Amino acid sequence: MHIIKQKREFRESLLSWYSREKRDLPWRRTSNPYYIWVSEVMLQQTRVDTVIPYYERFIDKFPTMEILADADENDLLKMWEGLGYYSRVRNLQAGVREVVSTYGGEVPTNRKDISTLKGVGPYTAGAVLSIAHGIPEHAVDGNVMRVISRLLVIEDDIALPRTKKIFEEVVMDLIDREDPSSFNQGLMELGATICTPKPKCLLCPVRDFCIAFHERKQEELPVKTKKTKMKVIPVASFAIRNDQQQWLLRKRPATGLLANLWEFPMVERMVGRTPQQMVHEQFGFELENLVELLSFKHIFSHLTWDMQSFEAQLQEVGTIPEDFRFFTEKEVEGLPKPVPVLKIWEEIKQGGKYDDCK
DNA sequence: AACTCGGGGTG
DNA sequence: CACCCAGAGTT
Repeated sequence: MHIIKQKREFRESLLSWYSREKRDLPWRRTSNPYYIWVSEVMLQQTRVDTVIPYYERFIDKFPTMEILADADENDLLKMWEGLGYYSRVRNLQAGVREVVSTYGGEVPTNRKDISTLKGVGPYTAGAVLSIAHGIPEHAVDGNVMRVISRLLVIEDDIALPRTKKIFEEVVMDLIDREDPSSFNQGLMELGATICTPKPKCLLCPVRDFCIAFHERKQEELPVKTKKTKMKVIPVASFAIRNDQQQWLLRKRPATGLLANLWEFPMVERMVGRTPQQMVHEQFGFELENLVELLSFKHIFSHLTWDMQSFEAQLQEVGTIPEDFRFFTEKEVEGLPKPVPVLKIWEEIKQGGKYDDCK
C-alpha cells in the first residue's frame, strides 16, 4: 500500500504539525491518568469549547479519585448539568470507585484491566493508555475513522461495529512507538480541525499521503449508512407552586432518558385540553385544590424522543407519586436539571408566565 | 447487530 | 426547519 512505504514520513509530518498547531487545552497540561480519563469521558459527547469550563469545574470540585469516589450523586449530576448523557458520569464514578477499591488508586496500565472499568470502552481505554502512560495503543474515535478512511480510501461502512477493527489494526501499524500520545492526539486533532466532514485539504499537513485527496474523493468518505429514525414528541411542562412558595418537581426514574434528573411535571401535549384538565387526567390530582399554576410551557419539542420509552415514562408519572416533591427556590437551584428545564427555570425567575396551549 | 442515551452546531 | 455529530451500555 502506498502509505506503508512512507510510514516514517507520515508520522513526522503529523507529529511536527501537531506540535506546532495543537490547541492549548487544559487536559493537555497534565499526564494525570485520572484527569485524562475525565476529559475523555466528557469529550466523548461534547465539543471541546463546551467541555473546557465543565472540565475545570469538575477537576476543581473532585481533584482526586478518592474525592470523586466519595461524592454524593446529586453533586455529581449537578457538575454534569447541561452536558448530556448523564449515565456516563455515574459510570465514571463507578469506574473510579473500582480503581480506588481494587487497584490501590492506580489507573491500570494495560488494556485488559482498564477495559473492565465501568464506562471505559475500547476508545477511552486506548486514549488513557496512550496519552497518560505513553503506551502504544489505538484510540479510534469518529475523527480517527474519518481521517484514516480518507488516507487509505477505506470504503467500509463505519456505522458497522466490525469496521472499527479495521481502523484499529491500521492505527496499530502506523502508530509512532516513540510518542503514541502525540500520534493519537494528532490524528484526532487533524480530524477535528482539518479533516472535518467538509475537509480543508489545502491546509492539511499529510495530504501528500492521502489517497482520497489524490483521487478527489475525500468528500465521499467515510462511508456511513445508518440513519436515525426518532420521533419528535411535543411535551407540556407545568411549573406549579404551593402557598408556601415551593415548587413541585419530579425526580425522573433511575434508568432511561435523563435518569435521576429533576424536572417540572411533564405530560405529552394534548391539543384542546386546558392545563387543569391535563394535570387532572395525567397526574390524578386537582390543580385548584392544591397548588397554583404559575407557568406552563411547551418544551422538549426540539428533542427527539422514542415513543415507546416516552409512554413508559408516562406510566411512571402515574404510578410513582413519591417522586413528586415540593422545593424552595433555593433548593431548586441545587438540583441537577436537564437543559430544557434550566431554560424554563430561568424564564420563571424572570417572571415569565405560561404559554398558550392550543 | 440494533437500539438507547442529549445537546449544540450548521446550512 | 432538517440534518449532523459519536462512544459505551444494554438487549
